[in-house]
This record gives sequence, C-alpha cells and structure tokens, in this order.
Amino acid sequence: MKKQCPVATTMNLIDNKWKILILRDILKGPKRFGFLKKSVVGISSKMLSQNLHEMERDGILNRKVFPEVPPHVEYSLSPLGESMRPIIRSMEKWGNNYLENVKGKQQIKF
Amino acid sequence: MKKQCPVATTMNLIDNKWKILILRDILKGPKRFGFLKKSVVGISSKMLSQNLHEMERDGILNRKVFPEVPPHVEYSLSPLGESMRPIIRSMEKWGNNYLENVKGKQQIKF
DNA sequence: AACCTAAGTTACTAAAAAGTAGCATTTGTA
DNA sequence: TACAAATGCTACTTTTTAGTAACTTAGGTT
Repeated sequence: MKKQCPVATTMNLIDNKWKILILRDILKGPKRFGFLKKSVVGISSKMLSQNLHEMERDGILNRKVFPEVPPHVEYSLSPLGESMRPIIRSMEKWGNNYLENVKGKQQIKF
Repeated sequence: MKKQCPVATTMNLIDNKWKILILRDILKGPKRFGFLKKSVVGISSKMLSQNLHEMERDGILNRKVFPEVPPHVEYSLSPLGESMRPIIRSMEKWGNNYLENVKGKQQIKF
C-alpha cells in the first residue's frame, strides 16, 4: 500500500468550512448547540447537527448530554481535536494579516 | 460594519480540498497543469482549471503562459500564496502525526 | 390548558458542485 | 493523411449538498 499524503489526510477530517468554524469556537471552551447555532453565522440546525456528529464520530469532539428538560448538550474538544489548535491558529493569523494588510488596499473586491 | 472573523476570512479563500492540495504542490515550486492533474489525485480537468482560475483571481497564484505549441502554462505562488505556507505546514504536521500515532491504533476505521 | 424551552430529526425540495464527453489549437512527426 | 502533444472550454447530465418547514420531548410557567 502506498503512503498517504498528510495534507489530504487532514482535509479528510476537516473537509468543510463549518467544521473549521465549529472548531474555532470550541477551542475557546466547551459549547452548547444553541451557542454554536448563533456563533457560526449562516449554519442551519441540520448542518450543525450533522457536522457535530461527524466530528464526534471522527474523535475530534466529545458530546456530553445532561439528562434535563429542556435538553442540554455540551460539546468539547477531545485530545485529537485539541491537537488541531495550531491549524486553526495559523488560519487566524493569516486571516488577520489579510484583513489588515491586503483587503481594502487593493482595488479588486473581496 | 462589524469586524470579520479571521478564520472565516481564510476559509473564504481556500474553501475546498482541491485548493489546499493544489497549494501543497505549488509550494514545492512552480507547476504545470499536466503535473497537477496527475498529482492531485481524483481531480478532473474542469475542477483543476476552475480552481486554478479562482486562485489566480484571488491573488494566490500567478499564471504564466508560454506562447508555444502545444500549450505550456506554469502556475506559481504569489507572495500572498507564499504566505499561506504555515497553514499547509500545520496541516502536514497534523496529518503526519495522525497517520503515525492515531490511525490504525484505534479500532474505529478511518 | 396552552405555551415555552433546547436540541435535535425527518421528509421534501432546491441549489450547487462535480463528472463526462467532445471540441479546439497548431506545429511536428510517422 | 492523420495523429499526437498540452491546456483548457463548453454543454449536458448526474450527484451531492444544503435549505425549509414541520414535528418531538417533557417538565416548568402563565
């Protein structure tokens, strides 16, 4: 069997924008469904639910259900998820630099 | 206007797997269409062409056409593209660690 | 008795993304 | 004569993804 590309491997686990943004939020601490729904601008319940389940399945997130009514569910990082912090951090740095130094200082619109 | 999220900003420019993998290759040096077609496993001509044009439009890549027959086109990094190196690098590191330490040592399949 | 809450699920539909095949270019070679 | 080379583009179809609306649960509040 041939060796797999590490970059492609990473992309197989965080393969869409929503997962990155969910990760961005949960890296700051455990979060509830409702919080993420508001924080991840534009995501629908369905997409949020779906991505959270996939990330749990892939071992990136932990899901803790509090047996209460109304429901209370908390999502937190697993060690594997925590190990993705440098990836998100590098994106954050790049985005900050872009917003400060590139966007708006060029004529082409973003 | 409200401040934008730097992580979301980054994701708006490299919003799919193909762009990441194209970037991975061109970070090693300028590449031709045909090379990328073989290297980015699974990509179609259409997708490759489309993503290359988007990346050029967004200022990440430079496109240089050599007026020859058969056509010769070379894609290289702009300074903005070059500045994404740490992002790809962090993904590469994470992927390597995952392949070595996680995948295969757990029962759930990948 | 009816409504509210949080966290979803389900079914249905609409939209976006991607696959496929065929075509074009133009010079050189078999 | 006809084919090959490299780099796409176009039109058409299929597949995948995502949006929307309705529904559920069960205890607490008006």
